[in-house]
Amino acid sequence: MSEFKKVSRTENYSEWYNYIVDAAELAQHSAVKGCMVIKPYGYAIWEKMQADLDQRFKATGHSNAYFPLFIPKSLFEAEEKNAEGFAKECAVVTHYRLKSDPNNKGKLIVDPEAKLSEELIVRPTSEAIIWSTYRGWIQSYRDLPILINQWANVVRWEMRTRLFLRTTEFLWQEGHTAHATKEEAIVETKQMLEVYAAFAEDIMAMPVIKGIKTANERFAGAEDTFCIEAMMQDGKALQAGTSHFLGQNFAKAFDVKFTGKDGKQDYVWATSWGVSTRLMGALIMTHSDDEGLVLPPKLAPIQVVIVPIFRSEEDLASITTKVMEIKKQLEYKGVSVKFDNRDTLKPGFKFAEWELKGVPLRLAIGMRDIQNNTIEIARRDTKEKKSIAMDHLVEEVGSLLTDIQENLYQRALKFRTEKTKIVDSKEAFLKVMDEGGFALAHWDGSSETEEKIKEELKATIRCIPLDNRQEAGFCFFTGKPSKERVVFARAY
RNA sequence: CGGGGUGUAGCGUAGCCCGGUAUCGCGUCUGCUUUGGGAGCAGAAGGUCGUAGGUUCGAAUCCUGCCACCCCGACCA
Repeated sequence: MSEFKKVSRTENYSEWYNYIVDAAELAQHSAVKGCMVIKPYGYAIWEKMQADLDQRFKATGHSNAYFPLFIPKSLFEAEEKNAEGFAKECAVVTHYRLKSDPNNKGKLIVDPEAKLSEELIVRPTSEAIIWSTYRGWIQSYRDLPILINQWANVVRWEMRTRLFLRTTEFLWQEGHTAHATKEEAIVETKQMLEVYAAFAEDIMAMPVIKGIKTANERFAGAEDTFCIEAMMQDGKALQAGTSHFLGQNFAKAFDVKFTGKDGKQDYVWATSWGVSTRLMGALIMTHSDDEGLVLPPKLAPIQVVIVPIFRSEEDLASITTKVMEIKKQLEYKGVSVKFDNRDTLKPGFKFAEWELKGVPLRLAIGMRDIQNNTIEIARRDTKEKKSIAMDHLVEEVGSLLTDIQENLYQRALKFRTEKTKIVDSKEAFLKVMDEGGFALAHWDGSSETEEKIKEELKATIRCIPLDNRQEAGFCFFTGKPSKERVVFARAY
């Protein structure tokens, strides 16, 4: 943050991204490979996301619970597809004790005598441990549905990591529900997708496409995977949340049956759904600019920062009196306010710093304002600055915060709309991919074609949009008939 | 896991080819002057040169192993 180096989004997008994460003090690399330290300011944003999502989960009837970090290998392997899908990225605990190295003073070695009889898998996702537990909870249709969410950390040993977007350990929530009927489980799956979409759009100000994944992109162990897909400012896609209809796969794997009203036994129907700290990456890449982070008011830990402009201590004292009054009024209205009264930094420095941190509104107040009963108000999203009468401040702040929230959404939507192209040829397709953006193209529906497109054109089907318009056409790649267009993009 | 690159004070760096105990900027600390868009002057502190070995009278510099990180692929939320 000491450096005034500026990195341009257009010149080098990933360098810019790293710069924002670092400069806005959101997170940093840790002493552990692939794992990040989420710094207080970054964590405050995550906490606001959590708080809003948590309330939405509860409003739809879910309760929070907590299941273990470790999963015995025998449970983990029970659902074959799920196990296979995650096997190559699992951290495994094999021992439970260390001891002093007899050959190397002050060093420790794994005690070979403390080998576990059964290895423990550090959860990459919790279906296995949860469904092994649900077996004991469910006997009758009266025990259903089970609607549980857990806030947790998971570990996926990825080859290449990036702060927030893909780290070895990450924070998330995972909902795991059990239902008596297929229909009810599907309704749940779709409902949670709607919850995610509403959160993304209303709170993150990030437009998303709701859709369904193709078989290739489906969650390991799911019958269907629904997702929300967002477009980042480089035109690449980011999967922002998923909701899975798991069918009876886990119920069968863990033998979870219930007796229905009719006295007959059947396997339970399942869903799972999750969003992660990856949303932090999505938030950054959707709104921020070359000046730094840009936060939607609904997620900003500090919504309004007040910078005093003073020459003497007496000036600061009288400004402070006024500021305290303003702060109280704004806080009464539910606005979070920070008074930056550090006396060792010049106003210009503070302006730049708070812009870097994405604070939506900045107020500047000096002796001139005190005399004129005015105050300067500057918005982060458009950089507009104006002097207003002090008497109108509270309502002005309220309406500007609302306006910024809306403007960020509209700006992102406009960007996505402009970068989404209807494509009917390989050439046009490649052009869109190279420029960055979504291509709406016909696809013949086969996994083989999808695979070939991925290899040759480096793009994947992000989703088949829900309520997609049916339109006869021909696959842009194979020429075979197709009944609808799907969303293609290069993805994170 | 493949290709490329980097590691020197809190951060960013020079020095490395051609071995002689480390340069500069930012930040930090003290003092004074400043404060409506990233302050100025003066002084000060701060470094096992990623790590472990090796060569040498002497290693940031040469050699070997290891580790970490970044970028590009493959894999993935």
